[in-house]
Parts: sequence; C-alpha cells; structure tokens
Amino acid sequence: MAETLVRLIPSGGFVCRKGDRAEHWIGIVSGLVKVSSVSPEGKPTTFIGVPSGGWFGEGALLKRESRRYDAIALRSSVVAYMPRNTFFLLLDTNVHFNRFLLVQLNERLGQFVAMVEHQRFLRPDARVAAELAALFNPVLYPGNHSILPISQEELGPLLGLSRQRVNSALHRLERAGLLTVDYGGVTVKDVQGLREYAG
DNA sequence: ACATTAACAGGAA
DNA sequence: TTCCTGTTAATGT
Repeated sequence: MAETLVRLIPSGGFVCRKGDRAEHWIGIVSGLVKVSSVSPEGKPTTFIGVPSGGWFGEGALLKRESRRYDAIALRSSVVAYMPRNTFFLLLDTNVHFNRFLLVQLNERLGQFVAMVEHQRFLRPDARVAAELAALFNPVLYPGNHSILPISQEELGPLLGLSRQRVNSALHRLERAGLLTVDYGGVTVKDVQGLREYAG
C-alpha cells in the first residue's frame, strides 16, 4: 500500500496509453474504465469495461512489453498504480498474492470465453443481458452495486452493437423487469434474471 | 428480417 | 454548450 500510488483520473482521461512502457499493475478503486483500441481503419473498439475492484495490465508487465491497449476512464475514477518492482516482489514472495492473481486470470479467461460464446450463440437482446450480468462478476469485480454508470453510447462499442440496437434491447430488458434505464446508465435489478435471459 | 449508419430534436449535466 | 437519449429514414447483408 505504501508503494502503490493512487490517482484521480477525470472522466475521459487516459489511465494508460497504447505504446507506453508498462511500469505498473493497475487497479480500479472506484469508477469505471474501458480498455480499448483502434482498428487499422480507424474504428475504435472497446474490449472490456473494468469497474471498481478490477485489476488489469499484468500482461504487459509479465511479458515486459509496452502497453497494447488504451485504458480510458468512462467517468471520474480513482486508480491504483502498483509499481512493477512491488508487483514482482509480491509475485516472488507472497503466496496469497499469487493466489489472488491466479484467480483473477482464471476468471478473466472465463469471461472472455463466455464473451465469444455469447457472440456466437445469442441474439443481440440476450447478449446485452449476458454481458451486463458479466460486469457483475463477484470474483473479478467485488463490491459492485447495482447502478452501472455507463451510457448507451459507450455500451454499444463495448458489446459490439450499434447504440440504437442497445437502446432497444435495454428497453426490452426494462419491460421484462430486469433493469431500469437511466440517463447515462442502467440500474440492474435482477442479475440472475439477466444471466438467464434468452430473448 | 434485422442490424447499421446517419440524422435530428429534445433533455440532462 | 456539450453529451446522451429516443426515434426515424435510408442502406446493407
């Protein structure tokens, strides 16, 4: 804790940039951060949203590479930067830290496999439901409450759908009583229901 | 069919 | 003023 620095990143600010040297392991204390990239044609895409409690960026640290993706705060966020030396010291000396990291990696791998599964098998409405539920993974993102402060404008690229399609899906899910649609975000009322939603 | 892009008006921050 | 939402029309697969 003494060596980890904590910074407040304003909404829209960079948490880290593609191409940066990776000097820290990054944790979200509060707020919401998107991990994204830009295609060769110039189209921006978001890969994951990381809410409070989530850690990322260990890949570039472990492989001693530069950052592969941008991370941008979707709203004002408190971000913890653990220096590489601290990260490797803990990795070399602390069993609990290793276990924590292993569980993180395992859960994230499961999240990505599920994401591919959803994209191949589910219709857009069900995909929106499934991915919203995934943002409430209790292992990866402990201590989340039910309000998900992410606009439909950001949700579209995150889910690989147009904003308009996301809008219609959200309203269908709202009519099903699983969530409510607010300005700039959604309030999840029934995570289990979202998981089980099939259209 | 069904999703996407483009465009626009009205509301929120 | 800028961003977000809800909606429609045109377009594409």
